[in-house]
Amino acid sequence: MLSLSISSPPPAIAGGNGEPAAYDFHPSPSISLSCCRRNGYPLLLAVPKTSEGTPTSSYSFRNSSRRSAISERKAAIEQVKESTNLEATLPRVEGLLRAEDLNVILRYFGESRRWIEVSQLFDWMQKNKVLNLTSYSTFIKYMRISRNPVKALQVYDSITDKSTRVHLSICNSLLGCMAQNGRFASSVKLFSKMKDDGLSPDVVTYSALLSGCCKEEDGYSKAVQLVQELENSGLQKDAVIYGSLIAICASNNLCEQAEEYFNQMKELCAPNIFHYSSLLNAYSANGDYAKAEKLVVDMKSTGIEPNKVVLTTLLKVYARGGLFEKSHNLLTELQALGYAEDEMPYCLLMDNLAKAGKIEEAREVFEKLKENKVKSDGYAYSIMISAFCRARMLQESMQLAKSCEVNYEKFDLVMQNTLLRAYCIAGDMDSVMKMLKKMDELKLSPNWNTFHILIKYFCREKLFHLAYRTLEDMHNKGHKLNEELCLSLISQLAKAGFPSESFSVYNMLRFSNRNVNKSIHETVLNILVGAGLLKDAYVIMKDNMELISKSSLNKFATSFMKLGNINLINDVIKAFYRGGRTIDSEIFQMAISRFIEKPKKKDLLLHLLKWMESHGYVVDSTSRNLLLKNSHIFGQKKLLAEMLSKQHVNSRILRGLQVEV
DNA sequence: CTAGGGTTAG
Repeated sequence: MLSLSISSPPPAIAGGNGEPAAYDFHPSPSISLSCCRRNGYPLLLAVPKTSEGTPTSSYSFRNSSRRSAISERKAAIEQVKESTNLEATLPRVEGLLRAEDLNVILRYFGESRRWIEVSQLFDWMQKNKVLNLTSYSTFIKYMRISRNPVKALQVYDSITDKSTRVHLSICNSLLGCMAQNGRFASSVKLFSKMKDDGLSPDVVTYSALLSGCCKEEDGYSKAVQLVQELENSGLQKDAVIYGSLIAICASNNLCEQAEEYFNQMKELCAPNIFHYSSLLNAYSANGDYAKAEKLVVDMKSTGIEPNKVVLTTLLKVYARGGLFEKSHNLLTELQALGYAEDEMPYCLLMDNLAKAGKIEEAREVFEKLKENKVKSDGYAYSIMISAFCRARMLQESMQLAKSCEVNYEKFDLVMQNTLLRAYCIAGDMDSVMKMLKKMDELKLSPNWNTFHILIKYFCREKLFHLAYRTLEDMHNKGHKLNEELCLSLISQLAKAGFPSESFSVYNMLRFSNRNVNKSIHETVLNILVGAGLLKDAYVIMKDNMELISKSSLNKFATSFMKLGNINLINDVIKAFYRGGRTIDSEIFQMAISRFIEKPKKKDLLLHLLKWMESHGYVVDSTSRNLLLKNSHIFGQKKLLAEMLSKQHVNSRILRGLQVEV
């Protein structure tokens, strides 16, 4: 329904007879708005209001040239860009702006890092179905930069149109988003799904994947594999691939390989600023400032002026190399150039000062950062909190952590971990629990570091069961367990009277870590024997006999003969034999008397005696007498007597042989 | 339609 206002010419909708039909109306949602686009007024700048004063979607109609339609759209774009209230502004452009116009705005918000607006605008585009392929890839790209892979995935999953979902550039952007946000495994999964869906990966696909290798453990070998695959599929390394490779080498401290790729690439094309800055970063690993300075000179000679990243990386080289005077000077230079407006260079200097033990100097840089009102995402805080923790300045770290919590609402996982550690080290249980609750609310899933911090803390607070449960959680979430931590938990759980949990930690550790320290088996064996968990002890002993000392084995065997499951006694003895261990006659003696106490187990006893006979073991005289005295329980006195006498002969033969040798 | 990939911080 149209509700007319202002003037009232006949509602001859635009295009009718070329008459200017200037009136406003409130479109009902069912009316297609595409017919309302042509319009010469700089709409939206002054939105006419209805008599009620509500600023709703209002359009003026007018026949006009194409050129004015374009300028109208341009004006609308500008207005949305400048809007401080997208929710109110967007409905006014409904039907006027096309997907490509909205993409322009999306990029504008993205490039100015206004993530809230990016999301608001995109949500609106989705809701109103004014979007195209580019909208998706652009949005996903900004989710990559703003480190929001979850949102990117949500959006991707919401795509119903198959030709959009299975599209190389969409998939490539999602791949890059996952890879660069620490979800390398997911990106590899997506990669193989793409191939299954019939897409042919191109260089962009590979460089997106490579970008994830930088922060990945063992990233270099993964990168080499990917490049191999790229070349096998007939593609060639381009400048971007080389750039990624050099960056990966740099972050894996492979300075020489970085140089090699750099030189290799020079044959192909002239290095650009990305290649230079990545190679420079490779030099930062060793703080090789001489090479770094030479590289910057080379770069300048090819006509490339160092940018913010290059100079910041050079600062990193100096700071890593412990050249703090040069670092300070460069920071001043960066400030003068307007390159120190974010916290990065301060962070580099602070962190390295603190790690070099110059905590007070680090604190001064931090103060300077605050004085200069440098915008911080919290990294600077994180660095200082960690630095104070490291220096055991617990008061300072706590104070900073608290003020950090007040000043920053949005934390990422590293920040959470930093605060958590500060609270844990200071022993502030209240804050620890609050932090955990907050992490839960923010749906931040703990990483390896989080678990590690908590387990150590719970141990220290003697909350062993909590420590155990946390470790279990960590294991179930697929994190590799740290041996040292497990070992300490194993012994602490045992001391606190939780041997089963101790054993369970041992099993989790073995599951997650193939090459555990060899002495751990004996440690756990002794714990289990001490606690009387002999069946579990038997499993350990059987699997690791060659790694366990004679005295521990004997302690185990003695306990088992006395208290272990009677049905397993023969198995234990045989396991000793198979493991090449000597079996003392006391062990046999204990086994035999154990069986005699349980006449129902006479078959096991007979089995043992036969086994001893065939393996050259003698029944000692005490056992012999005991057996003869209780021979009635066997019902077959004769059989027993025969067996014992035969054995006696055998053993004499055996002894005779030994003497001859 | 121009799209999707690489550099610096904890």
